[in-house]
Amino acid sequence: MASLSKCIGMMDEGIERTIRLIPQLPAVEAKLSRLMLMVSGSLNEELEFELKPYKLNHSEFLTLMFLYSRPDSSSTPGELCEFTKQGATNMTRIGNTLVKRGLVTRGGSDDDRRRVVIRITATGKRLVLKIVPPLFPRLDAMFQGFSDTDKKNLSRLLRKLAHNLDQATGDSDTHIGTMKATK
Amino acid sequence: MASLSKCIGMMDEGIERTIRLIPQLPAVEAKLSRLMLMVSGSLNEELEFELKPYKLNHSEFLTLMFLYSRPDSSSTPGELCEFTKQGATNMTRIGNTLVKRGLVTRGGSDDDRRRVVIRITATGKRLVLKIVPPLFPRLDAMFQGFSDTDKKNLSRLLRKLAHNLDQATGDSDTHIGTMKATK
DNA sequence: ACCTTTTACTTCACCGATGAAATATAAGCT
DNA sequence: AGCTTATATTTCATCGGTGAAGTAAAAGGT
Repeated sequence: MASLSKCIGMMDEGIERTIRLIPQLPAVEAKLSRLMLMVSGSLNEELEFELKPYKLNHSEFLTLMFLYSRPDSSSTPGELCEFTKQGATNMTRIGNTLVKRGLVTRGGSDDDRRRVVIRITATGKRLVLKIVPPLFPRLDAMFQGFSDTDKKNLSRLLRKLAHNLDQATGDSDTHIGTMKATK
Repeated sequence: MASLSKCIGMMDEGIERTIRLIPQLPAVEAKLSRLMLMVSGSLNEELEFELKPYKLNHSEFLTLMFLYSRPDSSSTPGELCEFTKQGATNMTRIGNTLVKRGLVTRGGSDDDRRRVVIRITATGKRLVLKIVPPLFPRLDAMFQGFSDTDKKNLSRLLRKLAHNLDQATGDSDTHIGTMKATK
């Protein structure tokens, strides 16, 4: 199994070779976006692996974490979709799964009968408290060797990139539908 | 539809609130990894959108690009899996789809009959040359406002993160199976 | 030379996600 | 008050991905 660094090396070579065939290719930007996708793919992989013993996937975990962090421990499918970049269809499915396990409850909304209120249960909160602390050492290890300045820079650059991604999406919101993110 | 920046704001707030409940949470690192996942989710989304008119998904496109960049325009499913972090099962399916469209051919290997050689066709190359140039303006726009130093720093930090991710994976390769990445 | 182990890829059944359509409800307009 | 449009969520059929098992071939050991 190739390491991520090896894959990145292959990507670098591939883009160098592609420039000879397509000279206008913005190589630096192409490499950066590929890097982003590759690194976050591995991050996602790690997280899915850590969650496996609890029989949760990334989307389910993210949903639980979002509910856990809310002042009243609840949200709606619509809001959850906005935050997690999931489609409504999938949020229904995720909700069903979490309800079935007793990790959340699904109820009506007093002020809008179209809305569903999803609330994390005591069981769900206990699961969160069980899952999260063991993730800390890996999280620390991921950023081993990063100075505070490095972390600040990474944060600034990623937020700037996010801003630019919003810009384009805003410009041409003809393709805004249910935009999805890899979790 | 919430903007990425709004989602990031919600994530920031969520992590700030979660710290009150779990004080040991490494907030900076948690935010950084969340940011990585969120930004690359949007990147992926953009790319999938750009590819849709050509009836290709990200994995298919990546496979074509890899083959296009090779000196002899070919590879094997095994090597493609290593580079794209796909499973062998899925690479068979991707290969089938691309063969069916006449974008690649599938043949035997002279030196190892277990191996399959996948080669991009002239049709496939034409498709690549049709798809790629229109991606450049968006690629440039994504990094609008990034200085050369910014780009170098982002590259350095992402590669360092990749190195750290390899470290942990190497340490405990008990979970190395077919590790997959979000494309 | 033969047997065992490993490797490369494919098939099968299933999982997590999607877009389109349907249903119920609220908002807006006249 | 009634009709139209928009919103929130669910259902349905399908897509892209997975792990386990199977098949064929190569490598390694004796």
